[in-house]
Order: sequence, then structure tokens, then C-alpha cells
Amino acid sequence: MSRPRSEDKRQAILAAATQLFAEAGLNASTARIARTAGVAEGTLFTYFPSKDDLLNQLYLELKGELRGMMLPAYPAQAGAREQIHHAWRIYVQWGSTHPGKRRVLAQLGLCERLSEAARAAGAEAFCDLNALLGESVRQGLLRDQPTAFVAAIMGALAETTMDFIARDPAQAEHTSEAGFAAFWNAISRT
Amino acid sequence: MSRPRSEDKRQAILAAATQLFAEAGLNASTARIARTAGVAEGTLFTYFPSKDDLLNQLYLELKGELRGMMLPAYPAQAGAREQIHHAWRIYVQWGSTHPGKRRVLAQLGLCERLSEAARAAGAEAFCDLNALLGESVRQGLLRDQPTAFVAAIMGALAETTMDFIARDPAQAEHTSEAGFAAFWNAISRT
Amino acid sequence: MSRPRSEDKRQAILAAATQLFAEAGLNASTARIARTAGVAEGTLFTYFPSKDDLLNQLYLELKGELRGMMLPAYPAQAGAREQIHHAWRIYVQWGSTHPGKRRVLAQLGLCERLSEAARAAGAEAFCDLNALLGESVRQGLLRDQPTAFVAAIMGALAETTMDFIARDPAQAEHTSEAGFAAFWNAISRT
Amino acid sequence: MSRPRSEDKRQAILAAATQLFAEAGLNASTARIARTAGVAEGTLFTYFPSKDDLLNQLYLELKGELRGMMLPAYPAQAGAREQIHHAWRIYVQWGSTHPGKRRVLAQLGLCERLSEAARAAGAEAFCDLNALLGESVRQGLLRDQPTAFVAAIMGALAETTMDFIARDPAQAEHTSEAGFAAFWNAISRT
DNA sequence: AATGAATGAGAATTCATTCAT
DNA sequence: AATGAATGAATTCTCATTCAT
Repeated sequence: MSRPRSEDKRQAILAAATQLFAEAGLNASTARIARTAGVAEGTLFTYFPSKDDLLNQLYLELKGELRGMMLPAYPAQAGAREQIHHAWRIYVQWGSTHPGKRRVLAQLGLCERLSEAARAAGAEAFCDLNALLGESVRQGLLRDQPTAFVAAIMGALAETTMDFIARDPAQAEHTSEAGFAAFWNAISRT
Repeated sequence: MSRPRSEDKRQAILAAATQLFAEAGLNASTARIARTAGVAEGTLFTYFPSKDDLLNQLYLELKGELRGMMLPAYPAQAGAREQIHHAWRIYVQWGSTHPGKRRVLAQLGLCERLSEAARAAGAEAFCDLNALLGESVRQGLLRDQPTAFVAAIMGALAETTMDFIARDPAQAEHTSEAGFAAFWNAISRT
Repeated sequence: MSRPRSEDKRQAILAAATQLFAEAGLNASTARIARTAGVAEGTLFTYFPSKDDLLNQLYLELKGELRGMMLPAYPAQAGAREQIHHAWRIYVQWGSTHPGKRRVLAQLGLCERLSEAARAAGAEAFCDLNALLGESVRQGLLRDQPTAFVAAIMGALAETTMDFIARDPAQAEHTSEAGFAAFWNAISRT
Repeated sequence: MSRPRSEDKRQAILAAATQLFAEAGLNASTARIARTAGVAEGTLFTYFPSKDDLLNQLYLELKGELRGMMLPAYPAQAGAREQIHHAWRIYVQWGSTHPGKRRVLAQLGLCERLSEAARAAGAEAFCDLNALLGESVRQGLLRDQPTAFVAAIMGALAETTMDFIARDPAQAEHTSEAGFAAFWNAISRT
């Protein structure tokens, strides 16, 4: 009966926030975000009641996008190594293709304004991957380390890999594989 | 004739900045830093002409401290692996012992307000280590990767290791060794 | 042909405004009033073109209600003192029974946004009472003071009386009579 | 050693606040107050950390001024009636001479942002007067009413009196005496 | 008429930096 | 050099009002 809230505007705000956060850090002002998104300052607050909400929802949005990419990543019939390798490729490719989003996701992950709820929901993106890693440890394929440690190592090496791809995008494929090799050697038993 | 600047005050300001940046992020206000340091608001600006200068000098200070720890780290007579292992232990121990400093160093490293000059000067802290890693690659001890990549992998895994030590300090020794094992497997040739 | 305005909605808005103004002062937002009234934000403005209008109409509404209570208050056959006493009782009882309405009426009376027209119309509530007081002065029953002064004294003492009843409702009857005694002594000739 | 805080500026801010609050209510913005006081917006906040503080300190300032006027008001040798009469005159005169201050004091007294501490400290202005009234009740000079009720009646009638003086300042003296007569008759035993 | 999204002018406050003392 | 008051631009958020649906 009234004008419906526009998903376009919501997305424009999130996109503007992503861009400005990537360029200038999470301190980018709501005024600038609104202007970049092409909406009035007040409008931002009809979509996101506070800047904290914007931060949290943006985090979920980005994590959700990543999750969407990684969900179909695990062909059941393949071996564990192949599945993990596949997840690696997708993750590294997403981050290399969207450096701004990657940067913002990292900043948000460190930001103390992120709610526990958002953090928990965000963890789902890597839920299947974590399960896969845990199972692999249990089956003796990987060294006997806490799953969280293995997962953190994977994340850290993937980030490093993406940093190098950003510097030399032409070598993306090769660097990604080199990174995965390093990761696999770091954690595999043999 | 004017009073000379006091190195004590300079250090007090840097220490206060480290503490507050660790607690509240780089947005901690100069007023709060000055108060915590026990000096007047204006005094801070006689030691650091701007907040950006404070940030850059703090970065150099912390990198310098780290460099001071790591310089005597390389007993020439030992083998490369042992020297690298030694550097790893010192680095991880420093970061585990000074979580605030580590946190601030990481934040500063990401901050766009850091000058290229400071970044370059800061890189010196790991200069010898980088040389050592490069040499090891050249000698075929490590896999054939760009030295910067190897160094970045070392940094990333060390950070991950420190994160886990922070969660469970009782296991510091064990976690540090597990982290190094992962690193060594990641990059060593055999 | 368009839907007619609903008197129910108008009353709901006025009731919500009364409640929120009593709780939070005249700054209570139109959005909150609309929500409390169960109508949309915009709807409020089809019934009251502006917040100032809402304020003025609410004032008239409350004054009108009070006038409705007091109109049948003057049994012609009774003496002046008894009629005035009767009016006092009704007024004090209304204010004690509806503390929110009383509070809002007082706030509105002081508010500079109230139009002169509303103020004038509102004065009608006490029109008969004023006439009665004036007549009593003229007949020598009350001291020789301007009627407006006598009326203002009555209002002030009645408000004070209601304040005390609000603090100790159990003594309402007694306090009301004590207040009236004070008033009568204040203005009666003997 | 540094520029001292200027009592002049503090007073200028309080005066500007008094003026604007009297004209436009307590909603007058800190920006306007600062501009009127001839200081920068930020300066207001070095003298008053928040608007609430400004409100509370202004209340204390005005109450203090009033207290300063009334303190020497009670010549011990005079009778109770004469002392109370004297206090009445001073109070009414202060309020008539400073209508803005009176108006603001009344608004602040009703405002829920006023701290209990300020309220308590403010009550001191009428401490002696209250004691005098209480003693007079106890000695049978006044009717047997709670002291607070007697004091409230005095305040209410004094306010009403000041309202009328404001409308017709030429009759100030006469109106003040008429008001006191009404008050005294309202509460005195005979 | 009813709805609630859209708007942009404030609101209170913060903050890096300057400057009088 | 040291101090902290002074500054005014910037920040997040609110709100009365308008307007598309």
C-alpha cells in the first residue's frame, strides 16, 4: 500500500559501504556512504537503523555471498584432498576477484563492533569446510592438530596467497596452486 | 634557551598510544593518549606534529623493538633450519608476551595512514631473516618460491600460531613448535 | 469518492499523544505517536496537518473535556460559596483522576507553540466559573481584586492541591478540602 | 601555565542559555547558545561537558542567585509574619525583575533531566524559609498543615503574583501586597 | 484515505590541531 | 617546552514533513 522498501537501494548502500570501507577503512562516514549510494543521509537509516547494524549486515552479506560460492564446492565422490583443493580454489578466486570485499570482510572480522550473532552466522560460510578438515584429521590424512588450528592455517595461507595474486594477477593460477601446495604440506601427514 | 624534549615523555606517549590503540583501535583520541601518558594535550603535539606522525613513529618504534630482539638471533655456525627456527621462536615469543604491541603493529600495518617510508624502514626488522630465507631457497633447502612469498607465509603462520597461544597460553611451547613444523613442511623441499 | 476520516483514529492519535507527552514531554516524536495510536506515520498528518496543529487541537480537546465536566457544576439555587466549592471539587477530582491529561494540559499551556486562538478558546472552560467569581467580588462576598487575579489564585491553589493528592492519593478528599479552605480564606472578605 | 578557563565565558554561556531557554524553551540548541554567547560550539563543551550538565549548572546558578538574595532576609528580632512577609517581597521582586530567569527556573524545575543532586542543592534556597514556616505552624500561628503544603501554597501564590506584576508592572508594589495578603489569609490561623 | 519510504535540516557531541599564557 | 582552553569541521542519528504507491 505504501512504497515498498527497495532492495536496489539496500544493495546500493551496501555496495557503497563496501567501496568506501575498502578505500578508507570502517571510519568512512555514513554521510559519504549515502552520497555514494545516491540516497539521502536519512534514507541510510531506514535501511540500517545504526552504523553498527550496517556493519553487521554487510558482514553477513559478504559472508553469505562467500558461502553461496562455496556451498556447491564439495563433490562427494572425490577424495578429501580434492575436495579441500576445490574449496581452496574457489575461496582464493573469490578473494582475488573481489579484493575490496575481501579487505572489508577482513576489517569487519577484526572489528569489535561486530555482534557475536553475526560472527556466529558468519562462521557458517566455512562450516562444511571445517567439517571436512576435522574428518580428515580424524581419518589420519592430516596431522593431529585441533581442527580450528588447521582451519586457521588454511585461512592464513589463503589470505597470503591472495595478497600475492593481487600483486601479480597474471600469475593467479600458478600462485594459487603454489599456495595450496604449501598449505597441504603444512598439514598433511605424509 | 628552551628546555630539551624529554625522551621519557616521548616514551610515555608511545606507551599510552600502544595501550589505548590495543584496547580501542587506532581511533583512540590524542586527548586520551595524552591524559594516559600524563602530559597535556598540547604537549603530545610538540613530540609528534600530527597524529599521523605518532602512528608512523609508533610503528617504527615497535618494529625497532622487534628488530632489536631478532638481530642477535642468528648464530652463524648453526644450520639454516636451526637459525630460522630460532628466529621463529623469538618472534612468536615476543608477540605472545606483548599481545598489545602485536595487535597494534598489525593494525598499523593495515592502516592506510602509514607512509611508504615507514613501511620500508619497518621491513628492516625482518631483513636478515629474509636474506636467510632467500639464501635457503637458492641453496635448494626450500622450495623454489619467491622469497617474499616464503617470508609472507612465515609471517602468516607465525601470526596464526600466536593467536592460538593467546587462547591457550599454557600450551605456548607446544603450539609454537607445532606452528613451526607446519611452516617448515610448507616450504621445505623434502 | 474518498474514504471519510475516522473519528476513532483521530481520538486514537490524541490519546497516544496525551500518553506520550505525559511520559516524555512535548518532544515525543510524531512517529512514536502514530505507532502508539496504531496508524501510519503519514496518517497522522491527514488528521493534523502539522505537529503544531496536533498540539493546539489536543489542547482544545482537553480543555473541552474539562469544560464538559464543569458545565453542569453550578446549581443556580445554591449560594455562591457552594457553587464555587462544587467547581473546585470537580476540577480537583478531574485532575487527580487524570494526572497525564493534567500534566499535558499544563505543558501545553506553557508552550509557545500554542496559538492565541487556542488559548482564547481554551479559556472558555472556566468561563462560567470566572463569571461566578466576578459576580461574587461585585457582591462584596470576595475581596476587591481583579477577577482574573482571583481566578488565577484559584487555579494555582487547585494545582498545588492536585500535586499533593498525587503524592498521597489516600488523603484525596481531605487534601482537597484543605486546599479549598486555604483558597476561600485567601479571597473571601471575612 | 596555560590559558585559564574564563569565568566570563562561563557566565556568557549561562546568560545566553538563560535568554534562549526563556525565549524558545529548553530545546534551544547548544549551537545557538554558543553563538549567542560569542564562543565556538566546541567551547561550550569545555565548560559544560554535556547539555544536561549545562541545564543542571544553570539551575544551580539561578537557585544560588536567589538564595543569595534571600539569605539575609530574616531579621531575627522581627516577628514570624514580618519575616515571612520580607521573604515574600524579596522573592517576588527578584522574579519580577528577572522574568527570564524566573521562567527558566520554572522550566528547569519541571524538566526530568535535572539530577536529584541538583534538585536537592536547589532546595537549599528556600531552606530557611521552610524552617520558618514549619516553626510557625508548630507555634500555632499558621493552620495545622504539612509544612510542604504551606510552602507549596506560598510558592504557587508568589508565582501567580509575579505573573500579574508582569502584565502590569506599574502596580508591582500593590499587587505584591495583595498577593501576600491572600497568602497570609490562606494559611494563618486567625 | 492510508501507508511507510524518502528527505535533508538540524541535534549533541567528538576531535585533531592551534594558540595564548 | 608545557599547558589546556579554543576552535569549527565532521560524525552519527532524529524528526517533521512530503510523496509515490
